[in-house]
Amino acid sequence: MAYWLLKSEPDAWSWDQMVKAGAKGTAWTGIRNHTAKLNMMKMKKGDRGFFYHSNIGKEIVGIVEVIKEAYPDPTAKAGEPWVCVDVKAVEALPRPVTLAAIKAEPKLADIQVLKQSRLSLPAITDAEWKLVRKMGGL
DNA sequence: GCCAACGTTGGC
DNA sequence: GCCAACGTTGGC
Repeated sequence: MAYWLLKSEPDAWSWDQMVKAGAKGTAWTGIRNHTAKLNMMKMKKGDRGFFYHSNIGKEIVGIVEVIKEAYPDPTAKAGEPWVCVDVKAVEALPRPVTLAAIKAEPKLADIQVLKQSRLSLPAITDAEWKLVRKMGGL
């Protein structure tokens, strides 16, 4: 199983909306970056991801699960190569993990989230996943 | 194929 | 609101 981080501006799509979407989840559309696209195409059903609020909050607030693997993004123009996946909310973190906390943790110095801060869908390693979960109170 | 200009993202 | 990072576009 692989791990990911999904960024969303809560103004556009928040964790609350993700939870309300329930077991049906939502299509993670709108990715327009090739690195993020490649990550998305690696995502398998059952993979988990952190749900991160960018700009407002700047913290990891929950965990989502991939329920449908990459397929053509319906919001892309015809002929464009973009894809999306479906994800559903799994559980909230008892204590959100802020960007500041990630930066302050020496073991997370190499996390892709920090290395490529503009990437909207970075990968998370097994070790990083376990550590951030623990920092979040799980 | 290189690189400057420009647009966008996201942290501060 | 500003700025750094960085992806994309377009001229050469």
